[in-house]
Amino acid sequence: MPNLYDILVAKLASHSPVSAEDEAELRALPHRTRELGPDEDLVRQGEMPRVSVMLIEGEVARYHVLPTGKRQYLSLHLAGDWPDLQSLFLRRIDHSLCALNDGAAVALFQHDHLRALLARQPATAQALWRETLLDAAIFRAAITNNSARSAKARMAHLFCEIFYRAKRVGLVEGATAALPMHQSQLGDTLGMALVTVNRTLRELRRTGSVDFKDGRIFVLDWAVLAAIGDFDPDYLKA
Amino acid sequence: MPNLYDILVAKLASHSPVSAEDEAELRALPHRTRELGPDEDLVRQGEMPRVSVMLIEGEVARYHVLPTGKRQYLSLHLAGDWPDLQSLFLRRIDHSLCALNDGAAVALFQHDHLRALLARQPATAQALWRETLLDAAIFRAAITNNSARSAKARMAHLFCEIFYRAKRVGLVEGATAALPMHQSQLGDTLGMALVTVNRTLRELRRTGSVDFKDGRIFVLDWAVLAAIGDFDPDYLKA
DNA sequence: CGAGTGATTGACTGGTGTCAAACCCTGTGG
DNA sequence: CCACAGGGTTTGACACCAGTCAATCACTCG
Repeated sequence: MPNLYDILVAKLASHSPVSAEDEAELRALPHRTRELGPDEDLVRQGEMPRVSVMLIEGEVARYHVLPTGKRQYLSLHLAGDWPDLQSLFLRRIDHSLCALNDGAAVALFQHDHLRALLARQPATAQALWRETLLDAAIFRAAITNNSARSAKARMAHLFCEIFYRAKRVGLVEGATAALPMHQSQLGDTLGMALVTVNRTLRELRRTGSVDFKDGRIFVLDWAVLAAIGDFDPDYLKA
Repeated sequence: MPNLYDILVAKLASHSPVSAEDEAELRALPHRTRELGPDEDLVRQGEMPRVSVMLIEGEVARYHVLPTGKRQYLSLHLAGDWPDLQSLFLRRIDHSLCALNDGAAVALFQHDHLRALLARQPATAQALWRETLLDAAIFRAAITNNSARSAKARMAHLFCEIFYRAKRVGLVEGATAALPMHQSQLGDTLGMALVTVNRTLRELRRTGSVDFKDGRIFVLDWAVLAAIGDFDPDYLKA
């Protein structure tokens, strides 16, 4: 397993200045690690966590549960992401957080320790703030994606985003990135029924630009896929 | 026009501790004000603003524009909101910001001044960070709303959210709140076609719980409306 | 080899979108 | 004062995309 502090420093440095002192402080931050099994919940809607987590390995997702029991996935997260950083400043968490089908490993940082660090290192505070702002930009993209695009474009856009983000953090091998989900979970992410996911996927395969199987995205023609999904990665940049 | 510093202090105090010193510093923050005509853009996608704005009066909206020209509204904002606070830390803004049909008034604060203030007053920095986190919670709710609910529930949920937020900041008179939009704009918010908006509105009226006309929401039976929209205001609380 | 899970396909239904027309209200100008 | 124009709302007809129901297929695992 990669060193979590390397991941942490690299992630913050990818969008914010990190001085030697900032880095030293970050590396001195106490943590615990936790391994998650497939689909295991890490935090549940309504809880008031005293830790925030950074993802080390695998993928996790945030989701809402509707009264009918239906799930809506809100966002997907890769190594280096802080999927519940907002719980530092929002008492009650409004969504759940779970590992995807392959499981995941996370580092847990106590809010107390984080708050103390942020008080000492304003630059780090800004870096983490920026982290939450990029998070929000992804939410905005998801609103537009799920509200204004056709099923085909919607799915292509999601594939593009995950692939692009995976590439940025060195998680693309060849032209394939992990997205350890079943088709029904894809449906709960994109706001479409399982059957529609399957048919839309068939359409996308037909274009020869992408495939999705065994929890992995295979990009065969990036330009075509990005065009289908109307994908512009600007929102992922600081 | 209400005093903008009163609005500012009250808004931050509604979710964060604001000391006398914090308040004095906030009130010393230089600003410019600007009046916006109906539908006037304040910021455009791709720009790199050097100011952030707080809304004083009226309503504004953030939106994406798709290559087809179609608009997707991302969020609606009332007095006290900071609809582009993220531009403090994200250079390029990924969406546009416009006034709704009745126009609006905003206070502009230079990023330089804000950054200087945040460096001096960590508590204020946290308050504004929290402001952006609440913003993100609203985005999450919008993803679920537009992806997982029926047209009727979706519209009811939006009405509930706007009404609830308006009430919190003292903008509900009787049982009515301003939402200065046309039906087609409502469609661009909820991800449905104009005709569907009109028919869904008809259905909602039939329930006797709500009406929407002349850019105002009229709540006739809150309990029924909240039930239809599956509305739980927890995500609006810090 | 059967059980179980997920993927795929077909048949059918129904909710939404598109197209189009009528209606309503307001402001304007003859 | 009335006719007209224009924007927004409402309604109808119709098509089609996407959802539901259901069966089959493919693969893995005891």
